[in-house]
Amino acid sequence: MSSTRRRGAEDSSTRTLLVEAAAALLGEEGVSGVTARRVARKVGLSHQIVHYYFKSMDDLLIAVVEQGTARAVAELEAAHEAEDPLRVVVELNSTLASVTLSTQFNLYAADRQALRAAVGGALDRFRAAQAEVVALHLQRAGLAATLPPAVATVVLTNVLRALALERPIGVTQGHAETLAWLRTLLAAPGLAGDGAER
Amino acid sequence: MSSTRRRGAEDSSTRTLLVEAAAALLGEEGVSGVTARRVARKVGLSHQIVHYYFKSMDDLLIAVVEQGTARAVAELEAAHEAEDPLRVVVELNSTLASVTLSTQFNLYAADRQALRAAVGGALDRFRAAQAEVVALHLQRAGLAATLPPAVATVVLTNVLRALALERPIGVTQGHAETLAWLRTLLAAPGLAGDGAER
DNA sequence: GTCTATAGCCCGATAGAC
DNA sequence: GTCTATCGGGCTATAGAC
Repeated sequence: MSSTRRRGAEDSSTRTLLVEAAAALLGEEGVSGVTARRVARKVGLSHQIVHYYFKSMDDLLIAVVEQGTARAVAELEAAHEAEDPLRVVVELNSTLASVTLSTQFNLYAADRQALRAAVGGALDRFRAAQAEVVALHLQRAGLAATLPPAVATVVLTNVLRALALERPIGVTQGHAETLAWLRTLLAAPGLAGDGAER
Repeated sequence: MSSTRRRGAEDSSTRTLLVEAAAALLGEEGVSGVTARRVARKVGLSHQIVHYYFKSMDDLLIAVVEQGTARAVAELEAAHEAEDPLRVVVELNSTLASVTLSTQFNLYAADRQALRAAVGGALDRFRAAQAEVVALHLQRAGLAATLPPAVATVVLTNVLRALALERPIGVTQGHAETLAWLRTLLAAPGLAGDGAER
């Protein structure tokens, strides 16, 4: 609240475009690729526009976290009405772009006070929303008593995420067997890891 | 082979110091924190020394990968004679520094042709060495027929890695239950996730 | 083996014009 | 709301002296 500098509104459409461009860059180039100049170039404006909407680059990154988490949580809530709710969880943790993005944030936030709370809170909300969907699936499959939903969520999501990250660098050792094992464990015959099976 | 520039020997002690300094920086600051200037400052030399030993910064990173992988594989081979071989696998995948390091490499290498082969190959060797230790443990526990070693390796290492990364940003949802479940699955009563239990 | 000097680039952030 | 101008800085990499 100390700076007198002007700042753009949160509901500006340009602001939303900047956040989307930043998310894309983050997936393509990593955190160090998200520069004011590159983000602005992606939306066809000059680089100072980023500082008009965001006090710092970290603030821009926080906006990316919030926007992405909100979208993912909304998808998970919609999944409650779907025929195969687990499918949304599997996709969210097998799509390279989203897995890369959240992993970048996890690593980057670990020693950045400004981001840690935002990223940690977002991951908590994301996990809780996923756990609800997993619990719903396990109940329908009659496995709720055998496998605690919290465990199933942590194991399923993190194993899928790891496979999604390894695949692009050419590592697939044990992937097929692990996916088969997950299908049995979770009684989810349709579970696919977004690569080997497609 | 086209450049005529002088380059230092691979067995130079300064070179080894530079690689160690780079590894430390990588864990502390991420890939973008590994600059020639910072690495050189850590060992008390001027920044141009880095370019004397490494043709490019990517070459320095590759050296970090090779040096770290060689050390980890040696530890795993030594574990074959240990009383509790699985313990080494658990530690390698629960220590924040090493998990952070390898995850940084995985992300960074995905769209860097120069690094992809080096990182992918290193991860393949690392996984194979871990799988041997896990197989040994499962045989001793009489579980070799129930749980394929390749599956146990992928699941155990990647779940532990995920927990190690989440903990520093304050996320522990489901961790204790998941560790308990892993202990049962693998018949490894001593398995601890390096945080919650210590 | 390590240094100084230097070229040429990208960066975040601010002030102030339009 | 977006621009131009500008500040002060960090970066990789090379050439050549010592």
